[in-house]
Amino acid sequence: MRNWLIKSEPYKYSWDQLVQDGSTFWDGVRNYQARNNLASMQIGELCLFYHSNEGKEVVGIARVISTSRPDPTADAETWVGVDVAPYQPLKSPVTLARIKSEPSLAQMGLLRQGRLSVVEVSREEFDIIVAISEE
DNA sequence: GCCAACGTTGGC
DNA sequence: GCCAACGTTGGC
Repeated sequence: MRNWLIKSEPYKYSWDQLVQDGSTFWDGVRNYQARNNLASMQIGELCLFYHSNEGKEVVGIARVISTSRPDPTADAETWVGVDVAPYQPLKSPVTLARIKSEPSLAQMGLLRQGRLSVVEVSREEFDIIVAISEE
């Protein structure tokens, strides 16, 4: 089981929208590293759901409910997506500023590779984020 | 709105 | 295969 962080600009697709929809196909990724991450996702793996640009905070946890399949919004076979569903909202959002202020999270992919929209999160980092959200 | 950090493209 | 130019993302 691996853990992930997926980013979305809330005005494009927000956590609330995911909750309302029940599940969604996570598509539109056009970056090879992010694609590789999507392709290696397994059913049941948990993803931190991060709002980029507006909010800049982790707002919930989503669960992978299908392995990857071709992204119909792409014209090449290269690109894939997975289905995700809401798992649970965070009790309180964890902001980027808060993450940056936490020494134990300094190695997070989110910080090291800010532009990557699908990034792996270690189990430890995942647990720390959840713990912070419950403070 | 600006800019840093990347990724991609295309000329050579 | 290198590198300059350009485009995109996302924080500030």
